[in-house]
Order: sequence, then structure tokens, then C-alpha cells
Amino acid sequence: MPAPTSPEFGRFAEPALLILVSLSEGPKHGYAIMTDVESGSGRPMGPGTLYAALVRLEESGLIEALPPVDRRRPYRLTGVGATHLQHQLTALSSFADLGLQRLRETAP
Amino acid sequence: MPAPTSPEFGRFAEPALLILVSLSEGPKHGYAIMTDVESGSGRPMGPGTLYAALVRLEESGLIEALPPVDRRRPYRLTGVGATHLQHQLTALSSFADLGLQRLRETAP
DNA sequence: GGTCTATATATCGACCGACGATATATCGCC
DNA sequence: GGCGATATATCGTCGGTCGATATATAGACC
Repeated sequence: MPAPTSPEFGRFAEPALLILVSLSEGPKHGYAIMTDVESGSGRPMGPGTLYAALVRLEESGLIEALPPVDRRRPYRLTGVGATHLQHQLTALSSFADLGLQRLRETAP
Repeated sequence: MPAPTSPEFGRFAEPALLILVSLSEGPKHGYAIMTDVESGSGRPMGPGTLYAALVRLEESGLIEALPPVDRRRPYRLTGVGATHLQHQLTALSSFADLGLQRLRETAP
């Protein structure tokens, strides 16, 4: 995940969303997601956060497990997950743009 | 806050960020923020969430209280808050765009 | 005048998720 | 054989979210 670089304080997106975006690149196993997200967001995601979120995402049908390869347990986006992610990101993008526009207008 | 409309399940941004964007339009009091955010995001934000977040935001210096008018206790963005918000939103926007681009590449 | 709704703020409690810490096992490399 | 990187799993805590509840006032409607 090529870096948006935001080490700022406060969360800007929940871990679940970071995971989904990471998986949008293609199927990945847990550890790969962890390093990918960390290099992308600057903020390391601990295994506790990662695996707990994976379980929740699988339970809600947004991702699905693929047959394990060696020790690796890969996941991929489901159709529902991709649709959901697209809606979220679209809303997120227009939300961010709205805020930036307001900042420009208020304090030029 | 003109609607990005995302009633989807799951949070896409923490309440604090919704509040900051609402305040980026100009100073507002609590109730106005509540209705503004609700009409903008589709998801109603209860008073518990709102006022707790306001306290935290003021404590961290991102917003500041203005002299009360009648019953209304208005807040506005501080300089730090505006800078912080701008960084967050910039990162957020490029993050969202990255995800959308990946979705386009993977499933055209 | 009485009632109802909208406005406006405040507080409490419960639950859920984030996060760090910790544990465990294996692989490749020197 | 040892060491660091890979890889997954679990537990406990803490903070924030969120709904429920309380309170007070202003305005509208009959």
C-alpha cells in the first residue's frame, strides 16, 4: 500500500477499512496485511487488532477465507465486500473533499 | 453539511472528524452540529457521543469555546485544529482514491 | 391557558472494538 | 544450532461510542 503517510494523532479510519483496502489489491494473508497496512499508514497494526478485525469481517461476509497455503491463511474480498468498500470510499472521498473545500473557503 | 449519504453499516469516520468538518463551515453550537452531522452523514449522532467528543476536542486544543449566546454554547476550530483537519482530510482523500483505483483495476 | 414539539445541553451505563502484551511455531540463513 | 523474520492466536484493559434519560426553555397550535 503506497504511503498516504499520516502519522498524525487520532484515527482517520478504522482498521477494518484499512484491511479492506489492502485486500482490494488482491488476496492476502494476515501477516501480509499487517505489514502492508503498516507501511501504508505509518501506524503499526498489532496482531490483536488485525485478527479480531478479520474475524468480524468474515462473519459479516465482507471477506472470505481461501484454502490455507502452508502456514498462511489468505483472505479475499467478497462481492459484497467490494461493493461495500466502494460505497464507503466514495462517501469518504466526497466527505474529505467537502471538508477541504470548506477549509479553503473559510481560511484562504 | 450537504449529504455524502452513507447509511451503510460500519463507521467510516470517527465522530470527532465529523464534528471538525462541521465546524470547518464556521462556528456552531452543539445542537447545530448534531443536526448538521445527521443530515450530512445520514447517521444520527446522539448527544452522548456529541458532547463527550466536544470535551475531548477542546481538551486537545483542536476546538475552542466561544462566549455563550442565550442557551447556546458555540465552538470554533482553532488554528491547530484547522491544520490538523487539513492533514487528516488530505491523507483520507488520497487513501480513499487509492482504494477506489485498486477496485477499478481488480474488478473492471 | 394548556399542551406539544423543537431547541439545547448534560450525564450515566453498557457494550464493543482497538491495542498492547504475550505465546507459540516454523522457515531461511549464517 | 541459533537467530531473526514469518505467521497466527489469545487475553485483558482501556477508551470511546451510543442509547437512554433528565432538564429547561421557546414557540406554535387549539
